[in-house]
Amino acid sequence: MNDTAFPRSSARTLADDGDRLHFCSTCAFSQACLDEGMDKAALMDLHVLVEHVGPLRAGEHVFREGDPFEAIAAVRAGTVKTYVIDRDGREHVLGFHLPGEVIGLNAIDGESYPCNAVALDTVMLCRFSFPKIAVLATRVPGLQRQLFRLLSRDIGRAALLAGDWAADQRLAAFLLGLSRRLAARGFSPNRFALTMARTDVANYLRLAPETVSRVLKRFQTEGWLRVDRRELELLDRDAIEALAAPVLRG
Amino acid sequence: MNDTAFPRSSARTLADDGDRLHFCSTCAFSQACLDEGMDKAALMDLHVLVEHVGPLRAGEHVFREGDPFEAIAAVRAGTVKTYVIDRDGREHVLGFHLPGEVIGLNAIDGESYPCNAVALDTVMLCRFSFPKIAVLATRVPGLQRQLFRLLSRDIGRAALLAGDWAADQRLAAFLLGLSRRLAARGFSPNRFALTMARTDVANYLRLAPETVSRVLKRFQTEGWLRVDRRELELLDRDAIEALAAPVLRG
DNA sequence: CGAACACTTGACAGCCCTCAACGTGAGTGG
DNA sequence: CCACTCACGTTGAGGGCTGTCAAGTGTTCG
Repeated sequence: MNDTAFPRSSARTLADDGDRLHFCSTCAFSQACLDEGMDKAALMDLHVLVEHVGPLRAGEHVFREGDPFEAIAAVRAGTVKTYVIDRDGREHVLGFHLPGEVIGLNAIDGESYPCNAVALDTVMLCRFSFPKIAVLATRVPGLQRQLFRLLSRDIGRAALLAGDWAADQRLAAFLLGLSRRLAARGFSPNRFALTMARTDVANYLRLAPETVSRVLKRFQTEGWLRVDRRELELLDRDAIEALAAPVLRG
Repeated sequence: MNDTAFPRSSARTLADDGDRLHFCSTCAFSQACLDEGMDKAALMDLHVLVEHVGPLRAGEHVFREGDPFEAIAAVRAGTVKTYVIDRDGREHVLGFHLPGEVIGLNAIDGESYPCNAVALDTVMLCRFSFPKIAVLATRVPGLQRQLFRLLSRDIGRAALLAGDWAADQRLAAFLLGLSRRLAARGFSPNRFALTMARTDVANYLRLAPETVSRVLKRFQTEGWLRVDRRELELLDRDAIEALAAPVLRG
């Protein structure tokens, strides 16, 4: 069995929504391409390349490790978790991908995806055949530049949390990073819901779930935030920023 | 003061060595581009783009954090260490770059280099203006593809050591990775010299230097390797591979 | 020859993981 | 509507790995 939505995208692809000239405004590609000064014709070329995938429900996979690599995708709605399972059965979370962010970039070097990607809630995607978008990038320098930047950014992002930081520093950096990325997409920066389980956060920050619980509790008793189940409110941003500063290279 | 070789490359650039058609055979670009089937004209275009930089002596910087980003570079000889210093003065090593590998890719997304790059021994570089190589990549699909792959590979590499592994697993993976990369460049896989200090290894693996010493000693008493100062010989590859397997996703 | 540096070795402490038990809320079926 | 189940999350106790501190050894270089 292979219950991934991606390789069989045609079965899951939605019909075009009819608004051919209105690109998803938060998309990592069109947004930045407009900034780059891409003309309308180039944007149109990009648009005809898109396949809208979804909605995927929580727990459904976008792709799995070993699936043949054919496409990258921008998250349009929801949260995607990328992860691997090591031979001891432990899960390592590589990242959480919010609307506007791109998944699959680490698969370009190779024949198949090196990790799994799963929807944490209801997810909508814009799928781009990589061979096709690469060809388009040779004709549209702004698109090529944008792809280079996205790839380069992911290198830095992967290196960020690789350092050896204390548990509270890592959690503070995680929460602050989430807040900033949500804010950049127009969501509230101080009040948001965690779409992932404590275990996911722990496997991302290489902590035990118990440690995540304890640190969150400590933050709450310090008055820095309020957390109820997966609802979260940042009360003292400065305190959290002070903790996270060395991690985020602030 | 800014004693980096890179921004002022003209002062340090060597004259062309006269062998215009013989590209450095281990270069990450020409090697792979030939595999891609780049024609001679395209290779020539790439060749005229190259500036040979060096030799740099141990301790000299290729670029420093904050220097304006203009170029990436392939290591032709020697070892380059990339690192950052956090606000507490602790050094975090991002990577060691051997001949044939490329530095500066994490700077593409941004105006300036996000890290320092220093020569650990005598280093020779091939410098490529990034704007120019990007333009060339629009005309030479094989070059664009190669750039995408290099970037994508670095994402995976950064994620590799980000997991939470025991000290001996991380050190085993480090030694094995080094061995494989050296072997791919034609060096002996079982007998080589560490070009970096114990402290550098420690800062790369986020361990204390003392821990690196102790683990190396344990490996030696187990009969897995022999280490004398910076000379290293792997005696029981299987044992080391067994330790490193979960890290390297073997 | 002396000083600086890299590396090693030992003792100790602390952070965080492991193990275990409990609490809580959501979904399910009777 | 309620009891049940189960996954998720929390809380507590104890231990191990590795960092910190300190001192000692060896090497390289001036």
